[in-house]
Amino acid sequence: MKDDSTDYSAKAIEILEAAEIRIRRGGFEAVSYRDLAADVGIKAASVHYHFPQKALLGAAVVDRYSDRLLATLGRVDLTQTTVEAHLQRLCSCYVAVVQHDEMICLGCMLGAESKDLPDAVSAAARRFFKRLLDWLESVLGDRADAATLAVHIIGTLQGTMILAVTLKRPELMDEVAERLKQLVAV
Amino acid sequence: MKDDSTDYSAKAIEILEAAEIRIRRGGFEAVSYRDLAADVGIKAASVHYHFPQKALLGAAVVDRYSDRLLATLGRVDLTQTTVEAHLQRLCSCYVAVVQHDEMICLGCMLGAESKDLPDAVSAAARRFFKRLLDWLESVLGDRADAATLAVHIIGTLQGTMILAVTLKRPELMDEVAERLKQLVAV
DNA sequence: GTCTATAATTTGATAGAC
DNA sequence: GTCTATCAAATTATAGAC
Repeated sequence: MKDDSTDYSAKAIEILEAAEIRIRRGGFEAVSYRDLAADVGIKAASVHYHFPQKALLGAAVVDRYSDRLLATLGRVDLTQTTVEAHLQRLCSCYVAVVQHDEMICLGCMLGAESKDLPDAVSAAARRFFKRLLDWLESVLGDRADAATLAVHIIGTLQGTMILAVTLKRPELMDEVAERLKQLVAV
Repeated sequence: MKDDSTDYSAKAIEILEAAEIRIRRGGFEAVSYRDLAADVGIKAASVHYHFPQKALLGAAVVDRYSDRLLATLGRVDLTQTTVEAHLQRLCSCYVAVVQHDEMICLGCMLGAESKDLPDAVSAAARRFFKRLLDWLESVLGDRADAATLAVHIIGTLQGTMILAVTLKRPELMDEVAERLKQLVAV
C-alpha cells in the first residue's frame, strides 16, 4: 500500500544503497558496475539485470534519496509545529548527514557534476532540489522573502557540508546550523 | 620576478587551463588525457610530457586557481577599504563565476569529490579553502564570530553556486549575495 | 616537444548457459 | 537471477623514433 509505484527486489535495493554511498563519496563517474557487484556479492553482469543502464540506476538512486529525505522532513503543518521546529528538523538532517555518514548530500554531489551528467540523472538532481526548496518555501510561507531565504538556507547547508568534509571539521555543520536558526528568528 | 617558483611553458599553461574547465564541468574523474590533448591540439602522450601524472596535474590546476582567486581578492587592508567593500569583492568573484563561466568553483567541485581524490589533489583542495577562509577571517577580524561567519559566507556562496547551475537559475547568486551583505551589516 | 606504438587495466554493456 | 564469456571502447602511462 505504498504510494510510489516503484517496487524493487531486495537485491535491487541493496544495489541502490551501494550506489548511493559510492556516488556520494566520489561522484557518478567514479561508480562502476564491477564495484557495485562486489558490494552486494554478485557479478557485474547480474547488476545489469536489475539496472540495464547506468543512467537509469543513477536516476533511481536520486529519486529514492529524495523520497527518503522528504519523508524524514515530514509534511509542512504550521498549525501543529512552529517554523523554527521545521527548520530544526531540516538542519538536524544535514548535521547528521555529515557527522554520522561523513559524506555530503547526494544532491550536492550530483548538482556539482550536473553539467556532465546523463540527462536522466541531472534531471533527477534538479527534481531533488526543487522538492527540497518547495518544502522549505512552504515552511517560510508567510514571509515576503521566502523564496530567496529558502535558497540561502539550502545553499548554506550544501556548501557548508563541502567545507566540513574537505577540511575534516564536521563541527562546522553544527556551528553554521545555529547561525541559520538565528537568521530565521530575525 | 614572480613570487611563486612555478613557471610553466606556454603549452603547459594551455593544458592547465583546459584541465580547469573540464574539472569544473564534470569533476576530476571525468577528465582524460585524451580530451585535454584534443583541447590543446597535441596527442595524449605529449600531455604526459608536461604533466607525467594526473594527480600532479590536478594539484597544479588547483594551486594555480588558488593563486588567481586570492590575487583577485587582493590583500586585506582595512585602513584603505571597508569590510563591506572587501565582501563585495568576494561576492562579485563568485557571481561572475556562475553568470559568466556558467560553471561552479573549482574548489567546490573538488571539495565535493575530496573523499575519493588522489591525496595530492584533495590536499590542494583543502589548501584552497584554508586560504579563502583565512582571507575572509582577516577581513572580519574585529568580530567575535569571525571564524564561524567566514564559514557561513563561503559555504553559502559555494552551495548557492550548485543550486544556480543545477536549476539553471544564475540570478540566484545575485539574490543570495545581496543577503550576505546584509548579514555582515548587522 | 611531439609523435607512433603499445602495454595493462577498466569501463558499460550483451549473449547465452544454467 | 546469476553466471561465464566476450566485446568494443576508453583509461593512465611508458618506450623509443624524430
